[in-house]
Amino acid sequence: MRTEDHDSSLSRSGGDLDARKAAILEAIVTGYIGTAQPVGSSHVASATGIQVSPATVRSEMVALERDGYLIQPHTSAGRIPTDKGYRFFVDHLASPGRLGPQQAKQVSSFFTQVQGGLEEVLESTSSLLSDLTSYAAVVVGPSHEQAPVRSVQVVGLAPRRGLVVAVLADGAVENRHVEFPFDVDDDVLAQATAHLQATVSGATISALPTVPPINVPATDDVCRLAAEALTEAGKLSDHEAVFVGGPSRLASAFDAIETVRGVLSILEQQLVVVSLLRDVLERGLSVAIGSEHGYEPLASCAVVVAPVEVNGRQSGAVGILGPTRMNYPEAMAAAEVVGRQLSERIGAEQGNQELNEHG
Amino acid sequence: MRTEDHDSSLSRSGGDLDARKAAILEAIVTGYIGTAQPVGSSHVASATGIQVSPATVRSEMVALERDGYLIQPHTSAGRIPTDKGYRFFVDHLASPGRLGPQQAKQVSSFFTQVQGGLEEVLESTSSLLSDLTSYAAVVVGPSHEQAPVRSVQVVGLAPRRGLVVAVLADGAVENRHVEFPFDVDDDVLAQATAHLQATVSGATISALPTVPPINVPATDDVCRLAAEALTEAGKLSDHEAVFVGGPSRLASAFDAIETVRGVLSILEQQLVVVSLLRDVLERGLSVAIGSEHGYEPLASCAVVVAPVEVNGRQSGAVGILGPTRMNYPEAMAAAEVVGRQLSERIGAEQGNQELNEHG
DNA sequence: GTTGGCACTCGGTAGACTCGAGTGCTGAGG
DNA sequence: CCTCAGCACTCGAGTCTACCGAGTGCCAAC
Repeated sequence: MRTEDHDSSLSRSGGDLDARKAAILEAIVTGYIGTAQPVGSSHVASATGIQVSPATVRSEMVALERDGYLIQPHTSAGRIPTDKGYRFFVDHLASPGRLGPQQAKQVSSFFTQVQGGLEEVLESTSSLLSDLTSYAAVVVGPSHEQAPVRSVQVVGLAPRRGLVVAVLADGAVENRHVEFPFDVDDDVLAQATAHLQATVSGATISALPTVPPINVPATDDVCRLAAEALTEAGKLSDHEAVFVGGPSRLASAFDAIETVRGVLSILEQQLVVVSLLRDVLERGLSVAIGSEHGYEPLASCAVVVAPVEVNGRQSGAVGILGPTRMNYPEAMAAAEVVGRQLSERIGAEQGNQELNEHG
Repeated sequence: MRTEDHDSSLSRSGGDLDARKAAILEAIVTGYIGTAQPVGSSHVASATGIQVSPATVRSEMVALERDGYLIQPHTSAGRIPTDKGYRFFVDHLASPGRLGPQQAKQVSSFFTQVQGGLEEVLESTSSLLSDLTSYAAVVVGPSHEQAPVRSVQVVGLAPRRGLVVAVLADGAVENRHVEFPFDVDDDVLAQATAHLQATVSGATISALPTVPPINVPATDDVCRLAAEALTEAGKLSDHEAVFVGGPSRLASAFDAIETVRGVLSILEQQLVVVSLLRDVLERGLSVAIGSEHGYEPLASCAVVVAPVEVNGRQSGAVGILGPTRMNYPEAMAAAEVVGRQLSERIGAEQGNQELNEHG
């Protein structure tokens, strides 16, 4: 109680800690990350480089606790870091973090070997990231809102049923069923396809131009219906593809089964996951710890995020979701490397043709 | 020990139990499903319709235990059903099981409202099934191996890069990137598209005919590459689409966190899930309990499966995965209804055009 | 075959106790 | 003023004991 009364601003110098306090905090964070046990003063005294006695460490620890970097689970236990403590660690203490040689090899061999469409790549990337870190991983694919339409085709499936297929410049394929109010033969479909193709090519799927009639009733109807279907598909596709890898690893990360339950159920809501990552990135962060992101069920989780950028434009993200006591340097390194490699990979598929597109 | 020595065939009449034993077993199964607590003789005596004393129930219970329907977690606890006990319950005791009016309404309103492509429908169906039952749900989509190709198109994305898009008669769209060793212009693409279309239409994607050359070098090369890519895509697509709904619900179903972990990690392996459902269906079962399916990590799970059939041909499945002490009647009813509705839904999209296809 | 009576078993809970890790404080020494 | 050894203290975790009660198996009587 007594300690709570003091405002933490008393002994802070703008959020920075002196070297020894920082070293102590670092020892506590790394110790707690490693053992999941509260860290005591004697352990800190022996683990940190500074040669001081446990008693001195203790007096520093009360200061760190007063300033909100540490808490004691109960009197006479060691300290564990608060979210603020982790934050300081991530911002000022964590060494840049490199992948181990084995992990680096795993990443590079993955990206040289992976094949298949965009979806497959994203999906297996999420598994890769989860394998690398032993935490759950999230990969959000690029939104197709901005990609211009490259080709449109209306395929007949039944006399009164068709499928509109649009290929976007980023290689994505959108498709949607259409129901015709009358029988449509192949000639009409071909004509409609040609007309649509001419009109719509180059526009983005979220802002399609209206298709001018060519005064052939059947064809015009088909074109109208197909355009409507495409618009519809475009609306749906602004919800980006989300892939979650290794959620089962979260089961081992927490001991309270209710926590696991809550976190998993968040991960099932793809929209929430997307906006979580987006929020974090928009705030210019690469890590969000505990309460920093606004999702209460994830209060005991930390998220490490890295953007996926194609042609300098952000178009997706990779993320790692683990307990707040996660291995931040490793996770940040993994997210950064995988995010970059994935950017290159997607860029290789799209980048060049974008230049041609407008050339 | 003593009881183990007897072969259970001693007092069985072909696996059937007399009416009273059956009633007792039923009371124990339903009791255990409801409370997760071992069920004692007095509870059975009061819960079952038969008017007998707990002592009589007890003597019946030792017989049931000797025959392998029940076990005692420890001396002087109540009994809980074995897998065999659940099996008998499912086969002979469970009343057919109807959905509650509210659930039935939920299902029908879902199927009238759901829209979007096949994938979206399957995905949200898995959520529906999970919501209905409070267990995890699995939906396996139809394989496209048998669907004939309806349309093929080669779209250029970059001078040396293209996308082969094939529309199958069941409305599925397969696509794959192709890399050309030389620049390809639109005329070549159009010619290749036309030639491919003529050759490949009507064949199944898993057994494409070879494309005869037309003696235009560039076009032939493009055709060959595109056909290869399609074959590749066909190989990949025999792994059907799998959607898992509500895995987080499993966290509440078991108390051992290790069990949760194991089950979740099985659910992440889509291939395993598919073959699990397939195995169960192939053995003509709708329920697999505990050790009946061969997957040890799922030993404490039961699976309820219902087929998805289009035109009388099985083309997918829905499943419910819960603890062995799950509510079988409800789960079976839910799986059955959802499976049937999903069949109709998919059939409505495909059935008619199949007739036209070969007509 | 059924049943009430009865001794018995054993898991679960609660209390008492110990152990030890870790603390906060104090006073001496730099 | 900082450091640190010494020390009393706190409190969680583990162990042991006793006890309760649900539930059993057995048996003698109906």
